[in-house]
Amino acid sequence: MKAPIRELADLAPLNLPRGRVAALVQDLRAEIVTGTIAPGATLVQEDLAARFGVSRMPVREAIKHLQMLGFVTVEDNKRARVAELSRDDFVEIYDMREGAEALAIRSAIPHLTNAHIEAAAAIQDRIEGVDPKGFGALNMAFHMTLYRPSGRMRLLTHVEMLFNAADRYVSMVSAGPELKAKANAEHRSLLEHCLARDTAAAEACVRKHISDARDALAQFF
Amino acid sequence: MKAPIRELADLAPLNLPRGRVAALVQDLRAEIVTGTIAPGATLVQEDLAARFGVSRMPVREAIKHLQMLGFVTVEDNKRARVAELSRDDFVEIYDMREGAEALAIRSAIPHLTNAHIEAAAAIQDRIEGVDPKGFGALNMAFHMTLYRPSGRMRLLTHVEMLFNAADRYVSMVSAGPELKAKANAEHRSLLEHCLARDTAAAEACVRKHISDARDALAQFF
DNA sequence: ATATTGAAAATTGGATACAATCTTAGATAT
DNA sequence: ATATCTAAGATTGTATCCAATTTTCAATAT
Repeated sequence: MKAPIRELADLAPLNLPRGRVAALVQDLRAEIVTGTIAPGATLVQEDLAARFGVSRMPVREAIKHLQMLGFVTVEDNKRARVAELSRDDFVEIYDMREGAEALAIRSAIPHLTNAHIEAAAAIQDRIEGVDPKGFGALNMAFHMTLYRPSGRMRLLTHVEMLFNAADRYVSMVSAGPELKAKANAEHRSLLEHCLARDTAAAEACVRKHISDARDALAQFF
Repeated sequence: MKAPIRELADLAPLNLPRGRVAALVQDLRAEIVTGTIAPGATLVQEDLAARFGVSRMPVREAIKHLQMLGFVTVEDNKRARVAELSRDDFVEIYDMREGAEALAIRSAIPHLTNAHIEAAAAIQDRIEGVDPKGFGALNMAFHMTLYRPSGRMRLLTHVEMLFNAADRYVSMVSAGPELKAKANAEHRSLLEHCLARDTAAAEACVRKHISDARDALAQFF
């Protein structure tokens, strides 16, 4: 009696993965990151509800969620606005990333197995492949694969939030081939330090990886 | 025509400061921090709504907010639970505080005026006064007064969140007089470093202040 | 022309009602 | 006695409706 008699019924309201709020957050996040919804644009609950075919209630919760993630700003009784971008904000995100990810790799290395490192290496292989599409997601997956074994949920959630915040900026510039090559080399050497379980070297590598990226990209804003 | 004809009407629904959600978050946060609502306890939306005299809708948003702040854990369609406490969680919070607050003081010092430092010193005077009540809030105010001039909103919000998370643990132990004296001395020397605009010394001071507190308190959990 | 005011429209905040899901207690079988 | 199943109850998720606030825009005054 494991499978109920619902087959056709499942087709219509599909891919609403247990809670439409999560789906809304993902969709809106993507539109904000790609600039489909411009910085400063207002988000009207009823419009979004109509567009996504739900009521205002899930939209409200999704907007609240996006607010906590820093994607939109909300004042009481006023319409939510997509958060503005600025050079200072970009630098702030990367400065925070440096500290948080240094702590993440430091906490993770004692728990890293070779399987973890190989998984990260496999992701790096894909990053160096031809497909430049979805670089942001792959890059985040590479880093998170190495951080996740730390088991520190607060820290991991925070790092993930910073990655998402950074995406808004990173996706705006098409990184030149020399920058990409540098980043790839740094990923490879980070993998080496992890294999050697050299905590200090790995942490320094992560710090430099991030602060160099900050300095290289900051000029674009 | 500035004042409508509502006088008695204003007395009943008073002190709901523009949005009852904020008030709910504060009240629930306080009850969780003080342990009035124990770790692991379930939060039933309708019960809370009845208790605070509102509908479930503001309660839902408050719970969602508390979730983001790490005070409660929520699974879809299940009742929210007050987050459990653990030694690992405590250490995690303090490790994150060390990195975040080091960055905060470093970013703030170039913008610090003597007025800022004097305001912090005034708060420290109160901390060293007789009244041990409200230490958590005063301590946070002292630190935030020094960090706020950095103007980095993301970072300040994050630091404040970590302070609130730490409160659940700190408020459980009654710090001995020697620990208090040590913390006060560290606050005073931090003020000195700020007056001298010695960024490196101030950052090192903050780091030690936090990591020492971590090591001193961790044993209690 | 520009600024100010006021009222209508738009929009958000909150309450109530219903649907979907989870939880619990009791019945049944082993 | 213990475990399993089932159905009723409890609880959360979503929709719809009303109230409170903000926004807009035209009318008026300067």
